[in-house]
This record gives sequence, structure tokens and C-alpha cells, in this order.
Amino acid sequence: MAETLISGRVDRSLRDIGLTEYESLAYLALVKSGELTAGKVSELTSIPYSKVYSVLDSLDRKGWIEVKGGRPRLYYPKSPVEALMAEQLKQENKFEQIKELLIEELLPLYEQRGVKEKPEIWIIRGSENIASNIREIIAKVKRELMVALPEVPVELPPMVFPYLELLRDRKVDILLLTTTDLVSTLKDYAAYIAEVRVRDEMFGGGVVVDGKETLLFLGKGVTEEQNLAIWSDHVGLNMIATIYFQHLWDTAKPFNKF
Amino acid sequence: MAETLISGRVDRSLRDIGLTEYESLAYLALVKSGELTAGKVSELTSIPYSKVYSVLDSLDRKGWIEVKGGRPRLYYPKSPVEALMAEQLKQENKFEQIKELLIEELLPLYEQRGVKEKPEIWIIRGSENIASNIREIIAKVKRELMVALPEVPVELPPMVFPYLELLRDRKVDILLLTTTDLVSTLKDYAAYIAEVRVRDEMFGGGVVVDGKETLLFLGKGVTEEQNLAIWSDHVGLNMIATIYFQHLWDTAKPFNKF
DNA sequence: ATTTTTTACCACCGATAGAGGTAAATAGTC
DNA sequence: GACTATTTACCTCTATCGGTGGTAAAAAAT
Repeated sequence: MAETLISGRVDRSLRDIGLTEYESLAYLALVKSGELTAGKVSELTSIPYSKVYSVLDSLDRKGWIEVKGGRPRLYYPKSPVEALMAEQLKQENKFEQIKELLIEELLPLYEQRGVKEKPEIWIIRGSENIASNIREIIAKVKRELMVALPEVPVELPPMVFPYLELLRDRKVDILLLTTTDLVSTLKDYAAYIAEVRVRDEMFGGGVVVDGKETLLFLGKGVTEEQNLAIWSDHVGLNMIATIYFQHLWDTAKPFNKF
Repeated sequence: MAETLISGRVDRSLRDIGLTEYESLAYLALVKSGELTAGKVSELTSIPYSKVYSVLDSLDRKGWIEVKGGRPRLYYPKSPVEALMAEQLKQENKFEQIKELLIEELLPLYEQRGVKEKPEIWIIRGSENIASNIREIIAKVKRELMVALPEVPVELPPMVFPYLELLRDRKVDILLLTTTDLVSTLKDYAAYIAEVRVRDEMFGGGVVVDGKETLLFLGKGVTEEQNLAIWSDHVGLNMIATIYFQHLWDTAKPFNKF
């Protein structure tokens, strides 16, 4: 009973990472037994004997089991941890490659469009759109990211924070400024990926990227449409925002990580 | 000509991350144009008009484009960078969840088998098997990983190094000791994830995990079968290996990262 | 040496899911 | 009401997996 329930969840997870029903059954049988021949695998599971070899072969190629030759051949499960790490590595590598190619080929096209049609200043309404814009400029950061976070719509931080995490590998300086009220809601990791400072009060908030692009939050409106922001890469606004931020920063107190 | 070739590679990559043919076509059209109605998308691509909406809808749900209401609706591409980061985040989260569940459920079963059948000391032959064992114990490290890397089979490091990278998020101390000859073959990142020291010469090599498990390399044999290693969780061997490593470590010189 | 059993492999079939493809009905807008 | 934009329904095609049979070689039994 309990057995089947557990196996059910495990089985589902195994499928989700790309094993088929038979592969999942075979791997589970191996994990439980430790060492089996193809015949035994077939007996312990509902896998027809004539299918067992192709299934085990596939599992081997996917790196979940080990095979010791001889007749009959012996099959061993790899540690779930090892198999999963291998799988993760494979996925990350593949993704990284694809990402590189796509960014190289597509970004120029996309930016070109940007130049053609994007005005130097935008008004953005609704927190979903604001979040999307923040994510977009965060993705472009090369050197330095300044974030001032006063009272903002509650749904905003969760839409943005995870993206900051992705920057951890790049050598980007992140300066995060927030208010005493809000600092408690910061996830623990915030302190690890950013330099954090705190102020008692703050009015306008915003994001400045490499001193070249600015996004300013204006309203913490009641309705969605009243959540307003201004985006611009205009030199003037950037100067203003940067100086404003620098002032707030210099007069704020460091947030103790521990 | 060139156009089609490029699109071909891009298209393939987009499919690989989970877009369908139509979705890929639609997104590319949007990136090239910047802003399109459903009708225009259908014109520019080979997508039947009546399919365009479901395709664009799916792209929206997958987070690759933005929709502005009205009649006709307008569709905008998100930045490839943003879309890819979102995709990456989604995948990593999903994987992390599955990994957690599987390790929790399966590892006990696997280890149980281990206790039953694994003697306290093993002899391991062949570099593939050695690599597999190293990966397995690396996966288990909780606190501290000591690696001494003298002359080993050339195929070994590439089979193991990537796994070290996966440890970056855990708070594990990695001590990596190697020889002057080999230090040049270390990937750049090695210095970022491990503390590295270098010695002029070193004989036995090995890995010690949390002071509890040891794997010692013995031969750098000519044939595969002569590549030998000993694994053990025996207290005695652990003591010996740890002390040996500590001595080497203390008398080695730090490797300059830059 | 021969027969029998076991192991390893192959070829084929059917069901299914998801994508591509076509046609018609419905909803908005001028 | 005419026209276009959107939605729905339905069909086809294909890749993959589960499922069944059968064959050849190796090992074991006689």
C-alpha cells in the first residue's frame, strides 16, 4: 500500500526526467536488489523478457546503470545521486550551448528592432509588465546593478529575485538598497549575492544598470493599472537616477549578513 | 541562402529547448519584425491562419512573447536573453525538486544494498570504474573534499572535474593538490571552486571525503586494467590518507589564481 | 554428440499523444 | 450588415512506447 504510493511518486519523478515506464521499473528493481541479470529484472517487473535488453541498454546509455559483461550479463544501478548529477550536468551543458548560439544569432536582430522602434522613454503599467522589464534589463547587465527597493507591490519581488540569482556567476556588482520594513522579507541569499544597505525611509525606487538604463517605480497604486514605472536610456534621466541612488546609498547603513 | 542556413541552426536550437516548429517560426518572425498582429505572423510564416492564435498563445504561456490586447491584438517578442533565462530557471527548479524527492526516497534503498554487500575495502580496475567511484563519493561530500592529483590517466580529469563544479552551491571546502606539470591543464574555474596548491612531485594520489571515505590511486598503468585504485571507509586507511594528504598540503605552495 | 534450456537480439504491430493541417462557427467593429 | 478577428471542432500524420512473437547463438544437460 504505502509501498505503491511511494513508488508512484518516485516513478513519476523518474518519468519526468526522461525515463520511460519500463526504464523506471527496471531501475527501481535494480536499486532494490543491487545486482540482477536481465532475466531477474524481467521476473521482478512486468517487463517482457524480450524487451528487457533494449530497456537496460537504454538505461546504460542514459547513464543510470552499469553493466558487467559475461554470460549472463550482470546489471548494477548507479547511485541515484550520481545518476542525477550526471543528468543535471548533461542538461546544463546542452542548455548552455543552445543559449550561447541563440543569443549570438538572435540578440542582434532583437536589439536592431529595439533601436528602430523603442523610444528613449517608456511608461509601463501593471506589475507584470514592470517585472518583465526589470528582468529584461537585468539580463543585460555587464558591470553594475543598483536596485532601490522601497514599498513596491508585494507581487513584484518574487517575480524578480530569482533572476538576480542567475547573475551570481557573472562578475556583476549588485547594490541593493531597501527599507527597514522590507528587509525582513528578503530571502537569505540576498545578502550573499548583493551588497545590501538599509534606510529608514525611501520614496522613489528604481533600477539602474551599468549607468546606462534606468527604470523608476512611481506608484504603489491600489489597482494594477496604477502600478507605474518609467523606463529610459536617456542620459539625463540616468544621471539623475544614478546621483539620487548614490546619495541614498551613501547615507544608508550596511545590512549585517548574520 | 545564408539566411536559411542560420535560421536552420537557430530553429533547431529553439526546438531543442521545447518549442515546436510553428512556435519557432512565429518567434523568429516576431524577433525580426518587433511587433506583429496574428494575421501578419501567419503571412510571414507558413503557419495557417487558424493555427496562429493557439501557437502564439502557447508561446505566451511559455514566456517567449508578450501580448497587448485590443483588436487586432499585438504581439511582441521578449528578449531572447530574458526568455532563455526564464526557461533555464524553470528547468533548474523542476530538476531540483525532482532530485530532492528521488534522493530522499531512493538513496536509503541504494545505501542499504551498499551496506549489505559492500565490503570495507574495494579494489577498482579501469579508469571508467575509478571515475565512477570518484563521482559517487564526491556526490556524498558534506563538509570537506581533499583531492591529490599526481600523474593520473589523462582521461580521468575530464570525467571528474565537471562534477566538482556542481558542488559550488554547497558549502563544501575543496582542497586540490596537484603537480607543477599538471597545473596548466586545470580549467580556469578550478581556482574559483577550490583552494589549489602545487607541489613539484607527488606519488600516490587520492580523494578523501569528510575524513570518512578514501580512494587512493595506485597505478598509472599502460593498459586499462593496470589503472588501479583502492576504496575504503576503514578508519585506519582514512587516518593514513588524511595525514599523508595534510603533510603534502602543508609543504606545498599556494597556486596563484591570477 | 545431441538435445534442451537460457541468453541476447530483432522485427513487427497497435495504441497513444502531440504536432501539423483544414474548415467552419462565433464575436467585435465599423 | 459586412467585414475581420478570434475561437472551436475535427482530422491526419508521425514518433515513440508498450506489447508479442520469433530467431540465433551460447551454455547446460543428457
